Parts: sequence; C-alpha cells; structure tokens
Amino acid sequence: MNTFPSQKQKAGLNLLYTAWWLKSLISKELKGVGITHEQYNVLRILKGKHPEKMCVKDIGCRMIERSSNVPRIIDRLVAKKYVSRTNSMLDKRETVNTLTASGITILQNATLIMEARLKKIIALSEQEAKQLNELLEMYRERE
Amino acid sequence: MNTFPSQKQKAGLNLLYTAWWLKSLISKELKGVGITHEQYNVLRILKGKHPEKMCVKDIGCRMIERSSNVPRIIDRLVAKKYVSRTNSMLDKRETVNTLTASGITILQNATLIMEARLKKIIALSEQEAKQLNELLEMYRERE
DNA sequence: AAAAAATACGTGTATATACACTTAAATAAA
DNA sequence: TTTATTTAAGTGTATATACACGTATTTTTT
Repeated sequence: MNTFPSQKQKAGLNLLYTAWWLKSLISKELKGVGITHEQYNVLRILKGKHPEKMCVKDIGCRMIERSSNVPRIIDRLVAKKYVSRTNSMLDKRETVNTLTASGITILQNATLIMEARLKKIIALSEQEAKQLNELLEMYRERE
Repeated sequence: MNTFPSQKQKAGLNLLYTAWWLKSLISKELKGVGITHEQYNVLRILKGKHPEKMCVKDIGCRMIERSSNVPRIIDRLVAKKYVSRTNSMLDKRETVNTLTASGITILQNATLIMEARLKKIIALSEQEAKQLNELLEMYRERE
C-alpha cells in the first residue's frame, strides 16, 4: 500500500478496506450467535426504542447502510421469532415491529460477545479514536 | 451521532458509515459507465499488470473486499467483452485473464469520471488524509 | 511410482444491496 | 368531495458476499 499518487486516494482504499475488515470481524462473532451483521443492526435499532414499536421506515433510516431491504431482513428476524410484526392501527400502510423476549436475549448475548472481542482487537486509544472520528466526519463533510 | 459510551465504539460505526457513503458515491458514478464497483475493482487490478495476464487467485487477493466471487465477477466482464479469459498452459487448473481493448477504454473512462468527482467531494487535505491513513492502519494493527 | 495433501477454479445456497416497480393508504389540491 | 400526489411497505431482478462443497490438477509425502 505505498506507491500512491496521493494520500487522499490512498485514504479511500484504506477506508473501504478497514470497513470490510471490521465488518468481517463482526460477522464472524455474530455467526456463533446465528445472526448476520444486518440482522444485528436491526435488533439494536429496535432495542433503542423498546418497548416502543417501530415501523419499517424508521428502522431503515437508522441503518448504517441505508438499505431498501429492511422488509426482508425483518422477515428473517420474524421467522426466527426475534421480532414480532403487526399492522399499525394508526396508519394502515405501516407495520409495527418490536423485539420479542428471545430477541432481547439473543441481542444481549451478541452484544456481550462482540464488545468483548472488539475491545481486544481494536488497537486505538480513546484519544486516537476521537481523532479518527473527527477525520471521518471531515472526510464526508460535503455530503 | 453523539451519545456514545466511547469514542472507540463510535469510530466503528463512523467507519462503517463513511465507507458505505464512499461506496455509494463511487457506485453512482460508475453506473453511468455501466459497470459496478466490484467490476471496476477487477478491471483496475488487471490494468495494474497489463498486458500481462492474471489468474483468478491473483486478482482475488488484490481485491479490497476479499471475495470468493471473483469467477462470477469475471464472468460478467467477459460477457461485456471487457476481459478475455483463456485456460493457462502452464497450470491447467488456472485461467488467465486480461483486459480487452474495450476494457481498457471503459476503464480509462470510468477512472476519469470518478477521480474528478472524488476530488471535488472529499473534503480532506493531503495532510489530513495522511493522518487518516495512519489512524486507519493503527485501527487494525492487531489484524 | 503410488498415495495423500494442497491448490485453483468453479458451483450452489442463503443473505444482502441497489434500484425499479406495484399496491394500498394517507394527504394535499382542485 | 373528488382527484391527484405522496408515502409506506413490499416485490422482482441483477449483482455481490460468505461459505460450504465438488472437481481437476499439481505438489508433496511415503
């Protein structure tokens, strides 16, 4: 990684690679629990409002990678009985979704395992992480 | 994005989000040219050795996201006539792949469009990009 | 030289992404 | 009130990812 015409160009590839590396790490941990990276993300979002229910749109716009696939991710979580989905009574277009008891359990499980692992692996100090956050925000400043 | 228990945890999400943001940006530009992000990546890797031919394995291990899907990405590039694939004579297990003339053209095209766009959008200076690179490398130091 | 292990490529499957499209319901405009 | 527009959810399709597996070939071991 060291014959780059510019640091800026290198940073793009470095960013994509590091994110892939992190995502792989997370997926590997979650595999033991039986859920995918994206399913974990949806469970966490639902946890954030629990016991309040959330419609698909509100979940979607909180996803890290804004996907149009949320209905199908929820399908799988419903099939695994981690999420319950019913029709909204206020707005018949919406469905409302919430964690089940086993959804909460699996999420706690996943979170514990993952955070322990990440804590060990990620090599930055808090101060360095803060600096990284600032640079990432500057990176996409013109978004 | 500001009620995080730790900067380190925030950095993970920030990293995933920024990479997604960048990937979307790139994909959008490439759409006009008619290739995907991953196809572009393979074309660039082939360009790096051109006119030498490359086997699937050598392409795969140079991908940003190490995918086991390289044969199928090449399938699509062959179908579009941007890549030509033949059997290796040295090792009959291998196939050897190289850019066609139109592959070179489309790649030049894509590169020009993309770099112009990224230059405008990415908000970091060279110095800041360098700092970002250092932090990303530290981030995954224990890989 | 024959058997075993490793390698390169490809395939099959479940999941996800990106995007266009459909349908039903809610909201705004006429 | 009726019509038009917007919105929420879901579906279909092409592409990609992750991973297990199969097959042919090469390399290593015995």
